[in-house]
Amino acid sequence: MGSGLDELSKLIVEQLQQDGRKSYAEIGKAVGLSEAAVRQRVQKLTDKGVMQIVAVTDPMQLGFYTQAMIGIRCNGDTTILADELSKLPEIDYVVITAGSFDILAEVVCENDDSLINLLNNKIRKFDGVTTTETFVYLKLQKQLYNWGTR
Amino acid sequence: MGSGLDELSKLIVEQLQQDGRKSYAEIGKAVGLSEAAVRQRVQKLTDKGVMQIVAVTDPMQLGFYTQAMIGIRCNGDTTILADELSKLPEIDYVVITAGSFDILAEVVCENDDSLINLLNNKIRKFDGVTTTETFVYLKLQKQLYNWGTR
DNA sequence: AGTGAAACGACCGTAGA
DNA sequence: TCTACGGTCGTTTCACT
Repeated sequence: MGSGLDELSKLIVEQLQQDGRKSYAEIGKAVGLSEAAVRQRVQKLTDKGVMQIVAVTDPMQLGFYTQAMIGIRCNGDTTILADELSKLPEIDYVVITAGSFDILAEVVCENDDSLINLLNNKIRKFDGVTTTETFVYLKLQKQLYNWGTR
Repeated sequence: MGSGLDELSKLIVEQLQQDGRKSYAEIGKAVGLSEAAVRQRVQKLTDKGVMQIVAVTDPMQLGFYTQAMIGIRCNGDTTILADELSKLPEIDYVVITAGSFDILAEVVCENDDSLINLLNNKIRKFDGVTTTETFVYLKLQKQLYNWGTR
C-alpha cells in the first residue's frame, strides 16, 4: 500500500475537501481529466473507504454547548470498554491510546448538567473504568478535515 | 438562536450526513419538500456555518500511520499558543481546555520519527509550553460527523 | 418560505481506444 | 484507465402563491 494515491487522486480529494458538492465536470476541468474519469476515481476512493463525502455540523450552533474530552483509565480489555463507550450517543469520538490514559473519548452535551449525568451515571458505571479525567472545551481553535493532502 | 434548527432542517442535515452528494430532489422526497426548498435551506445552513459538506479522509489509508493526542500545559496566553499551534500542518485539531491540560492538540504524522521531530523541534520550542504529554493512538474506535442530530 | 415549469447542466451507462 | 456520446435526471432561474 503506502501512500496509495497518485497525484491526480490527491488533487481530486483536495477539490472535494473544499466543496463536497462540486460537480465532477468542474473537478475534471481543475485537474485535467474527463468528467467520467473523475467519477470513476471518486467512486473507487469512497468504495475503499479512503474518503467519504458527508455533512459536518457545528455542535455549538445546534444547541450543544458543552463539549469535553474524557481521559479514561481502566483495567481489563480496553477494546471491549471502547466498544461499549462507542454505543453512547453523546460520544462522538473514541480512541484507544498508549500513555497515562487508556482511552480518550470526546463528548458532545447540551449543557453541563447532561455532562455530569453522562459521567456519573454512564461512563463511570462501566465495568473496568477506574478513573476518569475531564477536559471541558473552552474554545475550539482548529478543526480540519483535510488530513493527508497538505 | 438556541437549537436553531426546525425539524425539517434537521432531517435534511441527517440525509446529508449519510451521503453528502445526495441530490436535492431525493432529499426533498425523503423529507417532504420540493427540490428548490431543500436547496434554499441547505444554502442557508452552509452560509451560516451550521453545516459544511466536505470530503473527509482516513489518514491511515493515506500513509499517515502515527496519530496522537498531545496534552499541553503552558504559562502565558493560551489563545496565542493555540493559535501558533494551529499553524502547524501536522496538527489537525486544537482545543483550549479546562483541567490538567491547557490545550489538547491532535496530530497526524507519517511515522513515529516525524512525531518525535514534531514534539522536540516544534511544539516544545513554542514560548510558554511547560510540559507535554503524548497519547499515541492504538486504535480509532469511533468517529462520527453527525453531532447534533441524534 | 414554498411551488411549479422550462432551460440548462450534471450524471450515468456503455462503447471504444 | 481513459475519452466520447446520448439518455435521463437533477439543478437553476423566475414568476407566482
